Amino acid sequence: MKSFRYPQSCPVARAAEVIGERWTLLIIRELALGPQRFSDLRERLSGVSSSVLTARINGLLEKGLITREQLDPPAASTVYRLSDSGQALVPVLLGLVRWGARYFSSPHPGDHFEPDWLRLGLLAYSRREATPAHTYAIRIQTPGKPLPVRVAGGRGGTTVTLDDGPAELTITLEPSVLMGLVTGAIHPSEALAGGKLSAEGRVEILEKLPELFDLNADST
Amino acid sequence: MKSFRYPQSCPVARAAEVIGERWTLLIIRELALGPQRFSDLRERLSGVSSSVLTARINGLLEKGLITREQLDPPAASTVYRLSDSGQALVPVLLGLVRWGARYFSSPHPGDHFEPDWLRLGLLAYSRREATPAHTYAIRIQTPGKPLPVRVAGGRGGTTVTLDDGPAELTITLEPSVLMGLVTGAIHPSEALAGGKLSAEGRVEILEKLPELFDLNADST
DNA sequence: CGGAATCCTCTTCGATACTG
DNA sequence: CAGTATCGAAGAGGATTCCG
Repeated sequence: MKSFRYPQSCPVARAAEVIGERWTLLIIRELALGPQRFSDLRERLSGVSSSVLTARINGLLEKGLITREQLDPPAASTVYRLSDSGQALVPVLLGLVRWGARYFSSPHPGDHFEPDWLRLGLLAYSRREATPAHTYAIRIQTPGKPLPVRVAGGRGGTTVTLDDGPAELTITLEPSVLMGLVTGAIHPSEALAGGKLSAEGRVEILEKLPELFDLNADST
Repeated sequence: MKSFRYPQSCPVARAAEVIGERWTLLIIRELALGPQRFSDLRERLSGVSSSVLTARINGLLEKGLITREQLDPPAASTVYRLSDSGQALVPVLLGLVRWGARYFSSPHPGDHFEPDWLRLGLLAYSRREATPAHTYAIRIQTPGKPLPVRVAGGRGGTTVTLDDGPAELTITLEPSVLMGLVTGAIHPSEALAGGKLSAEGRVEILEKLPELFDLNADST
């Protein structure tokens, strides 16, 4: 159970030891979206072997980035959750989403896709300054299961959470179009006209999105 | 020359493919501090083998994160430099510095240490909002070679650059103490009194540091 | 479901040596 | 200086099996 170590006294080396192991960053991505069970993780990581997943989980437990938790009966089950130290990595993860978004336009056929991952995309471009205090319940239909979210403005910035309630707006689009809308690269009217986007319900909400999302200037 | 690929359509997976390879993140760290030659890199990466370094460099060239450049004679030499795409990773790198800083307090004896790396520490906590427009030339003495920097405030925030000119202030301290000063965890007077820090020159500059540096709230 | 243990294979690493 | 070539050793990964 000894893991690799760079013999350097530098925080980047420490970080690289943690997130540099194969699959680890994706485990953190999953848990950033909420607590998960072993089998959930395994499915969402596109077939990582159970032995490798076990090794990674144990490594993360050891390093204190995640915790193991026994749910009470009757839901008796084990779930993993990010610890404070693991949560502290979420801003970095969102930075990686913004960086990795440049590859979004060249998808690879046959790749596994979970609509849930789009929540990270939304979070990555959420404004962090105060935003208008409105809440929108939006149902996002991409290829795959629908993703019902609640997008809310507030003094602390924009928040994005899962929300099973009734949706005010339902949009159907490709993931890349959603990211385009959120980063401002695509204007809603364009997308509607071009057939890239279909919307049902309070369509005017689309025009409000720029208030809530931003290119989120990663200065230097 | 085929590299690993996660079969997932997610920006995090793309990012993990790049920075998840061993040594890669450290190569980016080095080039974030300035262009370097092959041999420089090799020395600063604590003995990575030349074959592995070659493989990583080629991978990064292929993915467009770095460029190769022939310097004009008489300095005839090859250097590597971050491309725009590589530069775009610097904010993430600084996020990792802030995250990895939690391990700074438990150093490992015998580890390689380059004072130059402290520049990343300073950058990681530099304020990004406008700061008072003063410039300080500080010579930082840690175990190893001195690090002469120019720390400057301005409308665009704080900048930190190398500066070989005459220093207004010379401080001698351990890396962890420097980070403590910059994050506000340690107050200069404390450090001076405790013998953790010795200063020569315009000592009052120490009191100005909080204007320039910050814990740089990584909210969520 | 939630893993631990085994086995076997395929890479990768590091060391060394060599070249333009 | 800036790599390439080779080689043996070590390790990581996948598949499978089994157990509480």
